[in-house]
Amino acid sequence: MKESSVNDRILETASRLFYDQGYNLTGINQIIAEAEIAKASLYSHYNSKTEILLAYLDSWAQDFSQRLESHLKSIKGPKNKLFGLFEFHIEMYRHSNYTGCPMLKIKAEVPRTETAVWERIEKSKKAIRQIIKKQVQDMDNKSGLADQALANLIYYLLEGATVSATIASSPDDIKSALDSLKKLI
Amino acid sequence: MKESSVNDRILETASRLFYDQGYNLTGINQIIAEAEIAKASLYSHYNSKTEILLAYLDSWAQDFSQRLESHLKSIKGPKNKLFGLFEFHIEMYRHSNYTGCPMLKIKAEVPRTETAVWERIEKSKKAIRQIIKKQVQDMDNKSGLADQALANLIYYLLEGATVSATIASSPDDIKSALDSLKKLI
DNA sequence: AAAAAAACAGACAGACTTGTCTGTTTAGTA
DNA sequence: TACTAAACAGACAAGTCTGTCTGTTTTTTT
Repeated sequence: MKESSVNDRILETASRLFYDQGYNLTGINQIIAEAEIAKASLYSHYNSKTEILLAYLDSWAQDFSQRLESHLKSIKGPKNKLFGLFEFHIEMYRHSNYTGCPMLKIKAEVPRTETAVWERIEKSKKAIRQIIKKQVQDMDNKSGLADQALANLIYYLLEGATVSATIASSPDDIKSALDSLKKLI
Repeated sequence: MKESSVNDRILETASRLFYDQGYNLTGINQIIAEAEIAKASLYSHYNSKTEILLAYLDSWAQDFSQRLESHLKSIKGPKNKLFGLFEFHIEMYRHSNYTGCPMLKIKAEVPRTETAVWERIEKSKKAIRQIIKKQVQDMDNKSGLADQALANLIYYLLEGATVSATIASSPDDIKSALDSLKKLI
């Protein structure tokens, strides 16, 4: 019944390569070479490269929401939780080589016809927007904007600042967005 | 001295395919087939696929800034020009199949080691930020934010809303961002 | 009309792609 | 200890990729 570590090595290696060098530029042969497993073993765990991609997206989404939740848990108050959301993204630049949201990277590589992939991307973004919306509803909104409009705005700020930060290779844009947000709400 | 239409057909076809299905998923053979040219002709105009990519990025950047400039020219006042910038992006969804900023799409497909590609991406984004910054400096900034902070915020809004719109396949997010911006400044 | 330039078709090289299959070896369990 | 399940190595198929090259035909210029 014990979970095979082979499956873990496949997913860890594939995740790293998909993220660092792109999905289409990562071949099955590179995955098995760096994971040090046999090709037949890979195809007994996954039926296709696409299945590995879906597992990558799912595991990343789960890991992300889990780490975000534990980061926000200790923060009191909806406004501070929103600030914490930005700080969480700033932190991602410190650990590891953050080069942008994995979902957005895959989105640019995979055609819309791959519905299973796109569903996961949309689901992941809806989850973030829902988290923001909940905090806005719980807080004292004196911005002059409706709750939904403010929640949207905060989401656009986060998404835009994160994209900018990956272009500039620096978290400064997220910091700037956070500073402005603190003055707005 | 007349410009060969072969070169145009290469660039037009490659641009369409790179944008619609991605750079890595587009092969030289598909480009020459759909452009109805010979492979040797393509390689007499470009030395490599990467050169075609660079020409695509350059021609898109030039076309974009030209169309934006002519869109903003008739608009009076810096605030209205900023609103016009968002409206320009909303318009892009109506014409053609807009599926996101070409620069951002390529960014997700090409490794950072391709410096020539990344330089063009950064240059293109800096140009937009500069346009926004100029309007902010020219306008009556009563937002409570410093000019640079406000310019950043507007840029994040635009970038984030555009990304969101391509995920939702609807310009609603850009409209929402524009509505909020109008209340902010 | 002759010379030069450009585009043509398409074979070819060499390396890569995903996925299948055969057979062997290791590991866990009854 | 015998049985079963999993992982192993690696050849192979059938196709893709970029880029080169040969030789022919069309177009343009002188």
